[in-house]
Amino acid sequence: MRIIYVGTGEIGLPSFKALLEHDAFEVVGLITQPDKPAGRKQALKSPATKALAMEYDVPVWQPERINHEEVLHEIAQLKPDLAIVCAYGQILKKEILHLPSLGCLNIHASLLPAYRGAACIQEALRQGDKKTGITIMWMDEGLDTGDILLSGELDILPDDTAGTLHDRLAEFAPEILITALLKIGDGTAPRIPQNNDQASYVGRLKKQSGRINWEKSAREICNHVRAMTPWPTAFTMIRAEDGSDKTLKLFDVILNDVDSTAAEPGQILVAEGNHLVISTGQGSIQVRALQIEGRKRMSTRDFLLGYSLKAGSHLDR
RNA sequence: CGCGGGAUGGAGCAGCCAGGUAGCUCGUCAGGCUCAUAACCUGAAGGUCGCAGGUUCAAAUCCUGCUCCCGCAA
Repeated sequence: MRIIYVGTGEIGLPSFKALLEHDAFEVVGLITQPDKPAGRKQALKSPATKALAMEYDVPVWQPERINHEEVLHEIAQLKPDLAIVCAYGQILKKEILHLPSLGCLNIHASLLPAYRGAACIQEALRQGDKKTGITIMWMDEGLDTGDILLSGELDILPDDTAGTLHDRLAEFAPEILITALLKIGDGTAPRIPQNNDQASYVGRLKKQSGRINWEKSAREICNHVRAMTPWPTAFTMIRAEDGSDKTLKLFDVILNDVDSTAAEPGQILVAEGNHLVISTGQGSIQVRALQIEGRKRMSTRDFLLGYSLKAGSHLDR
């Protein structure tokens, strides 16, 4: 089976590698995003999948727009049976979807029809779900609306963040993908339409999405922090001693039982030793790891040794 | 040349603007107190103040260049 892998994000790496190493499949090309400026110095950074492809001597295409006619011709010449799309970053038009003889499959990191769209992993955490998963889907022109071939569930651990869950989903995906492909091989692959009534869509996260709304409940904020870690990161504003407002990122937050009924949301209840407890709209949270603007991430204990926070003062105002 | 913050014993910070004896909160070690302790008391060790030049009688502090870290923006 001649396969084209279409993908940019690291979540697809284990799956891509599984395809490259599986005898039943021949990966005839990688299509990925062009190298793009990233980081403080805006140095060009190439997609993670590109290095892996080169390692296996698989030809790489990095078109600005995959839907351009010339790109279509080049892909057609590969005579692909199937395209596997995972975290690519561009919408595939109808012409591409029909190019491989068997069609295009998408690897999606949620249990569709829930959480179609970009921030599917984060949304599962933000909702406080106990499980999520990988869905292999026959692509159609809609965004994550295609018929389901196969899905597999993965438990969400209590201390999972978007980062750890992302990595676990990435490692979990190949098993589901390969099973799905073998079903195609022996003609038993189903096409199960999604129930649109149960569908939900989550858009791309922005930096600002990480801002903490202290009016929310302690549990919602804990889930928010888990969902926003390590990117875009959950943050709030804090008034420094010189009067300036600084970004304070929170990385590790747990529920706390300090009574907060008399406090306002965002008010600091305890700030001593390794205890930093903050009141929320309902209940309180304890911060265990954080990062102040201009400094590295540190434990709450270390932070409080150098920054004297007063109980009673407010965050985010 | 995108904007800005930072680098001070093992950790987190102050001191810098108005140059002149290395400070705070911890940690470590020793001793004491205690049935006991992450508690308390006493004492000790540990820093060429990121690097290199310059100004000065004198530089953590002022000037110049460099390296590394971080936030924003993309």
